Amino acid sequence: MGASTSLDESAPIDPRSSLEGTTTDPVGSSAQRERRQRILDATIALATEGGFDAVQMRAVAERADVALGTLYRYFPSKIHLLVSALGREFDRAQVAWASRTIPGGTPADRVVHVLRRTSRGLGDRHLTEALTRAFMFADSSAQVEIEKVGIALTKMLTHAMYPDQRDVTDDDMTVARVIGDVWLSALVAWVTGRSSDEETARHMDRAVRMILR
Amino acid sequence: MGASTSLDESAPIDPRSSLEGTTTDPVGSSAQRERRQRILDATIALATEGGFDAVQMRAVAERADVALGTLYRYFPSKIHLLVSALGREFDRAQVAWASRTIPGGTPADRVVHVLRRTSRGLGDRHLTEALTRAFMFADSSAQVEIEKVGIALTKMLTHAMYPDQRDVTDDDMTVARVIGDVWLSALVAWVTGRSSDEETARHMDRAVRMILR
DNA sequence: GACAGAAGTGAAACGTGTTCCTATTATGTC
DNA sequence: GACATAATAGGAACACGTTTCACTTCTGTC
Repeated sequence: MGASTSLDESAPIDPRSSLEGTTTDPVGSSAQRERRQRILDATIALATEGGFDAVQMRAVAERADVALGTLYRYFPSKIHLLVSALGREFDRAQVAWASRTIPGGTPADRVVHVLRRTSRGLGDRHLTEALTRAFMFADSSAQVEIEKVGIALTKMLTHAMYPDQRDVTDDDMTVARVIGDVWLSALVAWVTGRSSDEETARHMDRAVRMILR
Repeated sequence: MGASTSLDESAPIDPRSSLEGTTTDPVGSSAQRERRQRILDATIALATEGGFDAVQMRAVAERADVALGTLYRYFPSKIHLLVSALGREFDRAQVAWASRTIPGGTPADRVVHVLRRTSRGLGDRHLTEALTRAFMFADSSAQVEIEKVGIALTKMLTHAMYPDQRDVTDDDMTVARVIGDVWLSALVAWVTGRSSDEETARHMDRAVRMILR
């Protein structure tokens, strides 16, 4: 009944895909790539409309026009699905930033700018809520997808800190990760309604300027 | 069918309880207080044994020797239940630290010490996983319980930074919150198996010394 | 002690994530 | 083009959080 190869757990799609090319993964038949994109599109659409709870597996399958079993073949759980969607969005954002000059005279200014834009780019609160919750809830079975998100985020942050392609030191990585940590916590507080827009923005601003002082 | 007063959403037990006295809340009959403690004990026990997934509402009810409906009367959801349990643990920890001299010659040393001990004090990975996940997943309906956790954590951290009862400035609060943010993210990475014990400890150590530099 | 209302019990039922199974359709090989 | 194999469809079934409800037990008041 089950599949035969060792890649079963990560769907028939090669996990390394979107770290290299975002839209044209050389993996699977073209029908499979399209199906995968349709599923992710449906996920983002449902998440945007109603957040985490609205991303119901049956609804995703129906909107993507695949059977429920097929959905589970591509993404072994709702968490994998949402984290993969988050990964695709981050990937796109990171690629977009890489080829752009980030405004701001100091690393802190630029980092704050990128974080604000990325928050906004994630869409409304619903979408952010769905993706953030999935990320925080994911266990090690979604490690590959999680790491992709982390790598994209770190790239964005280090690029914002030092736009010239200077070597990234160990310390820089720690800084980037700490900022990412604070940002995630702030997002969680925001999407769960514990912190207002203003409070969140102010906290991030302070935190970044403190860390990058 | 529902209750009549405005306190319905937070169970028949007064929410302000454990911010003042941890074990002898002057709220509800003694039978109610005992039931509440039994429920929280059962929650901690199950979480310790098998983590978030093992804390099943039917299992908690059975072990605490209450009906499922009663459990839901005390805690309106699994998230409330776990966050309340986390709050009780943090409350106890914070009270314990308050009356103790924290070893370490610098604020960073003392903060690192407190965080390590608290992580360990949370028990094994299973318990930490259950409580951390609940905390990250909680929405604003559990705001009261969440704030209790945040206050206890902030108290612990500011006390570790400045053991002498000096005034806590706005900056100090930001520092404490940033450290708390990083700690939570690190815990999430740890309990989800994305980061080893050593990596987690090292990251926290670096982050704290960077923030408190 | 009788009574009213609150609290607790026990069990059924519902929703959604997840699994499983059989029939059908694509895909690639000869 | 026929066949072997994998992929998909379609749908039933299961697990656990949550709700609901009729009934019983407790608690405080007269």
